[in-house]
Amino acid sequence: MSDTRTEAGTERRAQLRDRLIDIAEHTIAAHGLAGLKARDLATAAGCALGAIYTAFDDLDELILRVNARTLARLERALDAALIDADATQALEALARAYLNFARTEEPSWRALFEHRLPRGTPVPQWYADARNRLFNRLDAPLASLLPGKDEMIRAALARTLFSAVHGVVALGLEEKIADTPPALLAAQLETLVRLLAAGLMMESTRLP
Amino acid sequence: MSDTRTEAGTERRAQLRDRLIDIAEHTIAAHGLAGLKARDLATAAGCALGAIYTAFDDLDELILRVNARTLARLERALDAALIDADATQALEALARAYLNFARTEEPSWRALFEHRLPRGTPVPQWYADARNRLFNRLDAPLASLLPGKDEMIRAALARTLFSAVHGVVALGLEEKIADTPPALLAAQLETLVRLLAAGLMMESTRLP
DNA sequence: GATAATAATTGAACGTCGTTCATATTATCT
DNA sequence: AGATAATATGAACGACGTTCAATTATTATC
Repeated sequence: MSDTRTEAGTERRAQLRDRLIDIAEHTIAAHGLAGLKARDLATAAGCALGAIYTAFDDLDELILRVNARTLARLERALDAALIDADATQALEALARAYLNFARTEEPSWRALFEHRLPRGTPVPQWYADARNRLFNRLDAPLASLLPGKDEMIRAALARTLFSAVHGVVALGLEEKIADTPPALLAAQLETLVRLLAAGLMMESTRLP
Repeated sequence: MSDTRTEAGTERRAQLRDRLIDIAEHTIAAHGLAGLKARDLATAAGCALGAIYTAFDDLDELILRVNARTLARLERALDAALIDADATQALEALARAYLNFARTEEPSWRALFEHRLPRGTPVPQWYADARNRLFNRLDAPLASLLPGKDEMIRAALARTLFSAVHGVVALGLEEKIADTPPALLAAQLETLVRLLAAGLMMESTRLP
């Protein structure tokens, strides 16, 4: 059969791909994006330096793959937070879960935002989709808070609220040196969500 | 005089420092943090490669210096927005000014957050101070909105609101490809501030 | 003004990085 | 078995930040 060889080849290549992603995932989780080196990666995977580039175009592609896994874990963490939380506290639960994820997986979480593709290379669609899926987690809580709102407006609102929470977490974790002790950061986040929820309630009662 | 030589030496060194900061500032403004290269810098400044390291410990120190200038410009932009804005709209004016600054000076603004010191090196105090001064710009508007509040609480609130606005701007400008058209981003920001202001009003009337 | 002592400047060289590609190796087909 | 094609390899390349022996300029001493 003329494609057995091809099949075997692609299978082995797929195995190598997975192995490299696994190792890169652990490296980034332990030492951050800057800790990922092609040579170390090859050594850890037991393959040649050049072999990396038979599995991926470049390290950027590999990093995107790792980031996609991080996004998936983050999604699961947010979903778990939504399960045991009644509708009124869902937004707070999500914000807490986001902060907790960023804290417990800080290097991986940072990699989501630190990594930049070279000028001009567009973000792959599958990655953009994975990113946008995050915002959807806010849609259900928002729908119960604002029953009448248009779907588009709600989606934009979800993005806005997510971004706001992200901003507080990102700047709060920025510099650990004598800056924003853990409890204060959690309190800041709680304040933010409380204010936003109050604002939403006010608007929804005013303009039904 | 035994210190004339020293004085002349330090003066020339200071001149070189300023020249290098100027050039780095323009380079970052035009091509971003990644566009700053030691060799290009030396060529543009008309000095030897090694001369850079007689003026600065390393490029990180130079970048911090450039970022300090960016922070100063940002401060001035926020102050200008506060001048022609009555108290009730001050928060919105600040948010708009922040978005506008990020838009018109995007590479410089990005450099503020992209740049990271190597593991273990603490942020210099003078830089941390410059950063924290930013949050103070929110204090006056907040004081007029919440006359009774404790100063510490107000400062924390300023930080929180600033971070939230930053989050919306940062994620909104992240990927220009088919993502958040300019007008929508401005609208998102306006929504955020409106919701937060409404939440603040509600709290202040409830708990005086 | 000549000469020794000292400070400042230089750019070749070092180590590290991501990436490539001629070569060696292995697998497949006749 | 030998010819042929796919695959794997790691030395080599170019770019990077940084260093430091060697050179040049400056100051001090006579």
